[in-house]
Amino acid sequence: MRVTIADVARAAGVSKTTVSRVINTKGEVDGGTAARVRAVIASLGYVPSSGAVGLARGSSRTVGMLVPSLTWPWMGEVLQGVVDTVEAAGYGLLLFTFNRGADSVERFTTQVSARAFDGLLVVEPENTLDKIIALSDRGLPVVLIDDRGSHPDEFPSVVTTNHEGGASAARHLLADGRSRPLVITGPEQFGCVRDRLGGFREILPTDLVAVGDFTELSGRLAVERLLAAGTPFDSVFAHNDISAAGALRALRAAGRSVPDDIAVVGFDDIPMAQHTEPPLTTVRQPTRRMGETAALMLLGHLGGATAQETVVLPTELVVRQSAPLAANSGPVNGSSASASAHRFP
Amino acid sequence: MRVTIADVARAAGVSKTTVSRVINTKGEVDGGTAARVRAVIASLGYVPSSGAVGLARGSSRTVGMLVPSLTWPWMGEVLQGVVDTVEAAGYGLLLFTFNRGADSVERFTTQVSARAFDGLLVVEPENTLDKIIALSDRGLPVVLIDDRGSHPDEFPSVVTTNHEGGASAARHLLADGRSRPLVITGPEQFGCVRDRLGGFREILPTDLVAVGDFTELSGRLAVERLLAAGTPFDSVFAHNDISAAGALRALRAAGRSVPDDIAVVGFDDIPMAQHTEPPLTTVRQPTRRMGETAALMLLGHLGGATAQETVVLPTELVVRQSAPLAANSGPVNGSSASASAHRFP
DNA sequence: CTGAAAGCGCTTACAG
DNA sequence: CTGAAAGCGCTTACAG
Repeated sequence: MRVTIADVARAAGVSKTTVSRVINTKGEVDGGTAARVRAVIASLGYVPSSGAVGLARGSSRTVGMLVPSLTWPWMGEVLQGVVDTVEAAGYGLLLFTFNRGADSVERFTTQVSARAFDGLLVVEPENTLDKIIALSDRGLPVVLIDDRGSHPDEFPSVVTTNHEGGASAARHLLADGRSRPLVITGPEQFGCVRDRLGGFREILPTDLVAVGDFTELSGRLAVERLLAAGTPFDSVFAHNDISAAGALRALRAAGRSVPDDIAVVGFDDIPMAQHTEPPLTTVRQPTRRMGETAALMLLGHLGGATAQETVVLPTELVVRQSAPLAANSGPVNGSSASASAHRFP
Repeated sequence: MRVTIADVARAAGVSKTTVSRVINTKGEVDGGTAARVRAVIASLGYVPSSGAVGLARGSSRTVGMLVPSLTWPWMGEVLQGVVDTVEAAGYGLLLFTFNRGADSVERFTTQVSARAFDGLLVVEPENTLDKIIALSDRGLPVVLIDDRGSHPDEFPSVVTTNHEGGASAARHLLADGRSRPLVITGPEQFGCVRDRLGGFREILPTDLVAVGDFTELSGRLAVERLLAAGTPFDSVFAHNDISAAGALRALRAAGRSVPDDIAVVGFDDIPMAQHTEPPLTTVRQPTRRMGETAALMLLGHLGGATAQETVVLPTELVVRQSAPLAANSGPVNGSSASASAHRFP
């Protein structure tokens, strides 16, 4: 039924070895012979069986990707960056999630042992860093897309400039004359949260810090509490766009004008940030490039390149109406200031 | 290095055949022998090589999924539904996109021929239905997640109740006393667009129809033009949430109040719909269930079940502030009216 | 430049 | 209940 290398060899009047050699362009093959073999391959529509090639070669030309959730607003961009890069290199992408607890872990580890893929890209699922480290120790090439700033040193990772991102938000607010900012953070144990807060406070010290959890509700509550307490503030820096949206809603409900009374800056630049009222000024994470970069690092490693260090990709302040440029101003839409950072080659 | 079935056989003092039999629990094996083999497997940490199993069995226990883009707002939910279902069945998911034109097509077709996966789930990339049909004709099991209402009859598909969804939007507006609706459609050639429009007009006839393209801009322009022309209207039904967001923005910019002057209803219920100003009433597509259902259909087919017919999943009207319930009202948040439809078992 | 043969790690008739 | 052997479709020393 299906066309095999033996069929090609027979039709071309050569051995399977020779066919294999022309396919993989390795070893010397007579020009005429090669042309004949290629013609037969084309006419028969032969395509090597990936399973057989994998078995014989001991590698699958496939990379795995493990993510905690596929429905997070920035995950699509990361995935797109990964898929594009991996496909362009002729690899396949096997996708796994970790959303069913122990059961998922079990099944996933099995897949690893089954050698279903050659290397792994991971957006760290909660509390699984130790498992990932174990896999890495057993020889599986791993690259982490380090969205929460875990900074592991067991394997290479891709992060963004969380510290500088926080600082850029502070500089922007400062330039606009704001001096009493409220910071709505994510969970305290995350490295990215500490970095964003640290960077911000270096430029614009404040003790108005509400620990949130990246949800809309936590952003809303933080603002409501501060308003209820009567504490004065003139701006908000939220550690993600979702909680910034919550802050916007609470401010609007309380009749405060954004940005006239209170300026608001978020973090991430998810698609929603363009559609809040008013549109959100935010620190953009280069999510697609993070995916691309991580994939390139992993592919490089699989290709034998020496293990890459951690790569830091720059955030970028995207200015919209919720915190426009100061007085003298310029066009408000689309202007941006790049944060300095080490660039991936 | 790696543990093989031969190592297990040797350690257990049996043949590879017997080990294979206990792994796959097929054929009669003595209880004691089986127990011994299982003990050895556990102690050695043996996991069968997926590549070898695939080669020997002629199937890969993997399904492919082809999508036009991973960054569309509802794609994450579809993917999550697919991945959860596929993983639970012990299958792997190989992900492909079609965003680089002819090059992608080529590479993808090759993967198919390489037998990298046993069946295919597809969210139809533009102008590729004929290619997919060709693959299906060659014997590849295919299930379509038919987001644009193409209704192919070459293979089973999962759709939502576009006609009834449009009708439910109309009934809601009608009950609120609206009689001059503007409909902002998607591209006319899409079946889902014709269905949504048809269902809507059966309940609430109107000739105010602006052909859009599912972008925010097209929604904004449609409203701006109508306002500029001075044509009176009291409501908007947009064929997706993004263009509804554009309509909201144009109305706000023109100083029209939503919902007091103009009520707005969208379609999809993407995450953003909760965060527009005001939050958007919309016809919810059961995207995650569409993914789950398509995956179940494909897995069933691979498992030898007879080919399933097309399955239609119900939309659901989600009522928020942009078009609240009429006068006597009830709680505005989260109430919903299920559209009748054929349910997948 | 080319080919015969072994091997990758499994499964599956076939025979006992 | 169990095993020897062939076979899945490739690649890769090895020999010429």
